[in-house]
Amino acid sequence: MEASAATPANLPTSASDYLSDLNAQQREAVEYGVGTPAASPALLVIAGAGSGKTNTLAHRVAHLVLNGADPHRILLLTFSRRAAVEMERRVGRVLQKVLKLRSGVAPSLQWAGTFHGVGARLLREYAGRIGLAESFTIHDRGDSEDMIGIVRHELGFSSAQTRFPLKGTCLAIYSRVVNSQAPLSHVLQTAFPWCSAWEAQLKQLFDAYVQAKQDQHVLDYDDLLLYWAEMMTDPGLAAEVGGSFDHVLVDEYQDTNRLQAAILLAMKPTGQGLTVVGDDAQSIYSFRAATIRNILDFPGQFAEPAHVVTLERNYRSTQPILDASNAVIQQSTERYAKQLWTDRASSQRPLLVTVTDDAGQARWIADKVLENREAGVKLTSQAVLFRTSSHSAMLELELTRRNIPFVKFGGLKFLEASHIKDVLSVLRWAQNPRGRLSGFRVAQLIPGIGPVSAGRVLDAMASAPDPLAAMQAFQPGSAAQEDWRAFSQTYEMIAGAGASWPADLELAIQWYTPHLERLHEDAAVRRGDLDQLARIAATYPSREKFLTELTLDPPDATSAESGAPLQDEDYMILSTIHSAKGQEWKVVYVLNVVDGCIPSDMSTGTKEDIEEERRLLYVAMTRAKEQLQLIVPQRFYVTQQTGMGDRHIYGSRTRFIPDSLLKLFERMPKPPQPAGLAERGLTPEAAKIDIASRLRGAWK
DNA sequence: TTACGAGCTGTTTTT
DNA sequence: CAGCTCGTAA
Repeated sequence: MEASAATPANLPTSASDYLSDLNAQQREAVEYGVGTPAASPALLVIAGAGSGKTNTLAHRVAHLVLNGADPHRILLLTFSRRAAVEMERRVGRVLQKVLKLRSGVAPSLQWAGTFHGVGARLLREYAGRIGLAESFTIHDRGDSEDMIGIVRHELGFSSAQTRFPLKGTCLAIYSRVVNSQAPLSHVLQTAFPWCSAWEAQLKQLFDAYVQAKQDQHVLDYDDLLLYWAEMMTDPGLAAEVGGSFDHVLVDEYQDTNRLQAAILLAMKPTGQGLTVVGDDAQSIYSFRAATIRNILDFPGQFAEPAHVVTLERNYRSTQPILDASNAVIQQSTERYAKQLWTDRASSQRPLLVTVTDDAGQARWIADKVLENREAGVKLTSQAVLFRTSSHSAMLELELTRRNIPFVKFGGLKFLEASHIKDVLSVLRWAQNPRGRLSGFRVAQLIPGIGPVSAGRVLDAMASAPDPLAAMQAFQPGSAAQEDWRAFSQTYEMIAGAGASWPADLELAIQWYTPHLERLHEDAAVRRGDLDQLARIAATYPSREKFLTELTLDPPDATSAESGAPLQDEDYMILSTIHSAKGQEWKVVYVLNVVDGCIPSDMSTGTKEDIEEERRLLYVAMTRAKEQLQLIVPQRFYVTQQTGMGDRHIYGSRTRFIPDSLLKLFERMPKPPQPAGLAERGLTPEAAKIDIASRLRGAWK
C-alpha cells in the first residue's frame, strides 16, 4: 500500500502546506489529537452551513493518513452514498497533491459509506458468527411495507371496518420504535396519536413481522442497524469490530438516531479516535428518529468530555443571504450558539416574492430562470427547492411547456415502478429462494396464478430440501401450466451455477417482456427503464452486490418523468429540501413559503415539530450562494382532491418570517405605499379637483 | 380460485 | 389520484 511511503519523514519540509488554505478553526479541527502521543478525547465539530465542512473533514482524514494512519483502518460514516463518494474523492485529491502522486495511486479508503451500507457489509462478514444466513437479502421500504401488509392480513387486521393503520403507517411505527429505542406506547403517543388504540395489535403484528423476516432470511433497513447494535453488545465482538478501526469519523451527526449513537459508543467507548461533525441547526430528519439530542449531548457521553470546535465562517453565501438565514434560525430555542459570517458582501437582499397562486409561481420562476440564464447563470447553477414533492407539479408543467430541461430529486423513485420491481424480484427470488415476498410477486405475474397458488408453491419450496425441484414439480391450474414451465426454466438458469452476471438480468428481462406487454399500455417506455436497469447492472461485479447496493443506494433522479437530460446538456435542479442537504447553487428559489407548507400542516403538533420545520427553511435558504428568492403564493390548491376540484386555501407568509424580519428582504412586488401622495410632496387638498362637477357641466 | 370493477379513504420528508 | 377492500362473475 502506497501509504506506507507517506511517513512524516518523507514529507516536504513545508509539510503542512496543504493546511495553509484552512482558517484557524478548520485547522484546529483537522489537527486535533493528531501526532500527540497521549490519548485524546473525542472531537465534535459544529460546522455551520457552508463553512467548509466537507473540506475540513476530508483534510482531517488526509492529515491522519499522512501522519501514519492506515487508511484501511479508518471508518468514515456519511449520511448518503453520494456524500461518501464525494468525501473519498476529496481525500484522494489532498493526498495526491501532497504526495505528488500521479492520479489513481493515492491510498483509498476501504470503509466509507452510510451506516446502513457499512452495517450490511459488516453483517455479511460476521454472518456466520451471529447466526445470520450469509445469503440474506435486504428489503427496501416498499418490500418491507408489502411484507408487513401480508402479515397484517394474515392476522386478520385488514378488514375495511376495523380501519387498522395501513401497512405504510405500521412500518413507520415499527421503524420509529427500533430507531428511537423507545417503547411502543411512547412512540404512539408522541408520533402516531391517532393509532394509539391499537397498541396491543401492533405489538402482535411486529412480533409476527420479525418472525417472518427471520424465517425468510431477510433484513430490512432498520435491521442493518439493529443487528449491528446487537452484535456490539457482546463484549468480545465489540472489541473486535471496534478494534479494527483506529479512527471513526461521522458526518451529518445531527441526523443520526439513538440506535446509531449506541453503535458509535460501543465502537469507541472512550471517545478516543472518534470524530463527529454536524450542525444542530440543520437537523431535519426527526421523522427517521434522528434526534438533535445526539449532537447536543455528545460532549458528555464520555469519561473525558469531547473537545468542541465551531466553524462559523461561511464561504458560500453573500452577507445579506446569511443575515436573513441567521435571523430565521435565531428565533429557535435550543442550539449551539453560532453566528455565520462571510466577507462576501453584496447589495442584493434575498427576494420575498408575492404571487397570486400556483400558476403565477410557476410563471415567475420560469421567467426568472431564463432571465438569469441570459445573464450567464447556467441552468445547473439554479435550483428550485420545496417541502413536499408534489409542490412542484405545476412548475414541472410550466418548465416542460417552455422547453426548460430539468431533473427532479426526491419523490417517486425509479425502483418503485412496478415493472422494475418485477424484474428485480425475479433476481431476488433466485438469490434467496426462501424470500417469499419476491416469489409471491413473481408467481402472480403468470396468468392463472393468484395469491392462493402462489402461496402453495412457496410453501412447497420452503419445506422441500431442494427448492428448485419443488418448483418444477409444482402443478398449477391448467391455464398456467405452459407459462409456469417457461418460468421455472428461466429460474433454473438464473439460480443455477452456470449463470453469469449480468447475463442473469438479461434472462429475467427476456422472460418478463411478454408479461410487460400484456400488463402495461406503455410497454415501450417501461422497456426503456429496463434497458436503463441493465446498464446500471453492468457496472456491478456480481448479482449479490448489485441487489444489495441498489437497495442501499437507489438512483435518485427519475429519468422517466424528466426526459433524461444528456450528461452534457444544461438542465436545472428541482429538489425536495431534504434531498438538497449538503448542496449549493448560485441561485435558489424556494416554493410555497407559506404557513401550511413550511411549516407543513401535517406536522404542526408539537413544538419540536415546528422547530424542525424552521430548520428546514434555514437549510433551504443557506443553499444559495448569490441569489435567493422565496416565493409566497397568496393561495394554493389543496392536493389530492377529486376531479377538477377548485379547493384551495388562502395562505399567509410563513410564521418563520415575521414582520420584524421583513427589512432583511427585498419585497416583490413593492408593497403598496398608503401615503403615496404625501411622499411625493403633495397635499390631498392640492390634488383635489372636482371632476364630478366638470363632467356634469359637459352636458349643460 | 382468479379476475375485475365499484367504492372508499387517505398525514410530508428518506437510508 | 392511488391503494386497498369487498362483492360478483366466470
